[in-house]
Amino acid sequence: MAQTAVKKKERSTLSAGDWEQQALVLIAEKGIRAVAIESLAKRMGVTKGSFYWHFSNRDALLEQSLLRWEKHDEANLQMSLGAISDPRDRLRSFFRRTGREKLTHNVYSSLLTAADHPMVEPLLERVAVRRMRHIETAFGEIGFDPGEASHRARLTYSTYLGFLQLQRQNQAPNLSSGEFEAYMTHVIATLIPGK
Amino acid sequence: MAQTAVKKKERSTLSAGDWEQQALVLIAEKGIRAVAIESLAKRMGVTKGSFYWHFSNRDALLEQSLLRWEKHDEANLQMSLGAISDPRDRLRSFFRRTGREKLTHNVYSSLLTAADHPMVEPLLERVAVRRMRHIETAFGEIGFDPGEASHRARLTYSTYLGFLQLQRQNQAPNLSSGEFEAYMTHVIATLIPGK
DNA sequence: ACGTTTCCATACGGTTGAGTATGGTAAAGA
DNA sequence: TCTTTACCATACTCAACCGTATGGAAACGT
Repeated sequence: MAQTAVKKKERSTLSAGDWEQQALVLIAEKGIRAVAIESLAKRMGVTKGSFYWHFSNRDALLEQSLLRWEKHDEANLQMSLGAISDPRDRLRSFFRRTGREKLTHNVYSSLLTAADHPMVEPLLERVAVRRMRHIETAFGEIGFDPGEASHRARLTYSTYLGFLQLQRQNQAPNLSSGEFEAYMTHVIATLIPGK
Repeated sequence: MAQTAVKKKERSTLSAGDWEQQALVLIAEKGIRAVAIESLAKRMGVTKGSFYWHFSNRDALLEQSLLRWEKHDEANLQMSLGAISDPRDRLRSFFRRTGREKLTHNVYSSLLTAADHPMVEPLLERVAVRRMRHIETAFGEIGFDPGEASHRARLTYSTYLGFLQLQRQNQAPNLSSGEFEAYMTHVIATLIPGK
């Protein structure tokens, strides 16, 4: 799932979902403001005429695309973290998740650079709250009292956000390098005490 | 300093520096792509004609503005952190600096959302490296060995970047609240062990 | 006093990208 | 077979910007 649109190249007709999916690919690659409908249409092998049959305007496309992404991200969070019982492992998994689920992840990274956008802002807020709550719960299960768990969750999520930022500036260790593993070990040891 | 241009409203003529300064204000407020020269001119009470006398084009303005900001930021780093002898206090000061120097700080926050811009990218890289080196040095003085200090510096700076991101999403505790102080205490205690 | 800079206004041309108007074609029902 | 309906192409308009061309006015040197 992530190439529902790309692979169906022999489809005679396009669906709104195909547009949304390709829009997300474009967002992941070049950011939200690169979503120009003419270039997007070219990418899909059609022209504007097609687009405006499926959507009323550009904002409508963005709204649906972002909604689609949010749902996918939410389900993803449940699957990859909800299944892990040990809270420490759950947190470790959260950090390492940076490398997998490339598209979903790159979209988020791109969206962070458009936090001023009126549609992106509330979305990022919801996602951040949702994720931090997950982390906070894990810290609570580990044994921290509510206040401490809250602070630690915020710190942990900040670290994650900062890492994404450095990554986009090529200032973070490569995910497949040993340097990355060493750094991860350090981060986890610092943020997840005990054990 | 930050309103050299704004306050000189009775100046009969404008300087290139005035334009650079106002550009930075605009960047801080609405991001770098909001720097449209016609709207900027309107803001300064003149028209495009004036602008193109001082600068050859838009990029020239951005280049000078960002250079001005970088110098200011560098000097700022030296002053506020270089003067503090105790490395622990130096690190604490680095975090608390988030609240002061509003303009310089907001510019940085805005620039983070434009890391894809060909001019912003190398700038952010230089700034990040410079700041992380400061932090790394401090950790070295505290007593960590080189590798450990490097990791810890990256983690610390990531935390800082993440905090900025949350702040822009109104997801961080207000700087003037007690909640902020409590969180800061937690962050410092976690990232700066000992003492 | 007069020409020369310095600084700015006005008017124009060019590009990009959003959105509209309208018509064409293939497939699907009647 | 004939007509809808779904889907898309083509050809516009419109607005926002960048950049240029050119002329005007105050200030300054000499």
